[in-house]
Amino acid sequence: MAEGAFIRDVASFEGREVEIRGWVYNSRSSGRIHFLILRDGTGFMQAVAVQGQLPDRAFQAAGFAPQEAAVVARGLVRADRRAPGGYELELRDLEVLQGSPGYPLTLKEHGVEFLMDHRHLWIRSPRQHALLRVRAELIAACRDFLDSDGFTLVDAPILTPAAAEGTTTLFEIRYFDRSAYLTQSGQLYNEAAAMAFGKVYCYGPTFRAEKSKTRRHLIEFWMIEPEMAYCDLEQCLEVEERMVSAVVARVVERRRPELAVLGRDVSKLEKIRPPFPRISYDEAVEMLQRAGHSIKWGDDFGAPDESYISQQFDLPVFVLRYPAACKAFYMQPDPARPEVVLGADLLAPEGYGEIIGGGQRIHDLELLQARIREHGLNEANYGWYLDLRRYGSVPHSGFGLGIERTLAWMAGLEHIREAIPFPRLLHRIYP
RNA sequence: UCCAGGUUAGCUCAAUGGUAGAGCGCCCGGCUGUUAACCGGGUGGUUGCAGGUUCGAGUCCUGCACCUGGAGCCA
Repeated sequence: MAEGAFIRDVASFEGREVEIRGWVYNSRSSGRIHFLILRDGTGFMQAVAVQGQLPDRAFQAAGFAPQEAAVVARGLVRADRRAPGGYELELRDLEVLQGSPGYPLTLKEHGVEFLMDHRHLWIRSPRQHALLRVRAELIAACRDFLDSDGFTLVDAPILTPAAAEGTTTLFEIRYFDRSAYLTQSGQLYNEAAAMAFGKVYCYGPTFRAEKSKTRRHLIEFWMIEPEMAYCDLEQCLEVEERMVSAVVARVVERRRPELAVLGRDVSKLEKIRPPFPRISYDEAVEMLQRAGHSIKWGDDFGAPDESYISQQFDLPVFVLRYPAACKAFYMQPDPARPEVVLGADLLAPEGYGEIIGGGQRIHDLELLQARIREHGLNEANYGWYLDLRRYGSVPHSGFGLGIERTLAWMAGLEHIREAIPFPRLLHRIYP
């Protein structure tokens, strides 16, 4: 009786007979010898069917099994340097559970639209498989870092009664007999949680109904958002650079084979260590003006501006103290220069741009009320939020890290649409 | 919403205004070590849609739809 095994572990089964339950990734045949590349979710492995070494029924099946047929393969694990991966399965039996000819994704090139229409099948391919494994590692690394650093996970709601920030376009939905909105950030709820637990984070999807059509925008994307009570901007930045460095190091350590499949130059990631360089918004504007960008003090950065700044550094770079007018209403003004806020964006290197936005929040009740009015927001919607400034308000800070943008940088992607299993884009909500 | 490029076989792409093709897929056959296997044969088209110019349009013109890239907006 053959033992069940995963392809990931076959090296430890050398010389033994195992059963692999998976799918046919590709097959070749020379008549009396068939080669099947099997995949089982943990890896890819060549299986060889030699006439006479397995029942005729199974040998025939090996010759006819179409691409992506579900198969249960039993055989002897052998080291063989002719096999991709170094080990192969010498088949003793093969059962085809189900399959159909004409699998849409051949091993040749396909266009973006065709691949996106078949995203449900595309995620089976080696590159997408490697990428989504890196994504899983990235998320686990973020959570493990925070969990072991004294943070408590306190999830924020996805259905919200009003705009969190008032700046971006929200998806409006029916909530029984009234309107509600899909969350654009868990931050406001995080602030409540921080006053209850000290150091908290939330992890979940966020939704922006903006008609952005670029390689760095998704309509639905995932953010991890830490928030800390008794924390100023400086302390917040320190957490950010420690977290990003730890996460990069862990992905490089544990997902090196996947990064190799993706063709990522890992040496660039191995340089990511704190401290990260810091420039002020003022300096960034000067830098851009020297490079010929048409930007003046007070403007927010456009995509080419952000990209240029990030290309000037080998490490992620903090841009600090933006004009208050560019940022959300809750950002704490710099006491020394009230026209700028104690906030910072973190721009990933190699032109990838913003992966984190964050900073210190307003903790003074009257100032916050004034800002809500200045931004044309309805104070009635923020009653609970203002309560946080009435009952034990303290300086606090936090940030949000965009998972897909961070993954796009770490994996060296051309477009963010590959960084999430089923992307929602301006003109795409299928599959 | 704006700008640019594109739309030809299931897929990826060719085709001076003059007979619509290739590779892959799929089907049939061959091959006992293949590496996106290979070899032979077969299958496959309202050239995005609607008009127009022309003896003749995949090719030129107009409109529309859709795709891709970028901008703006934003993380």
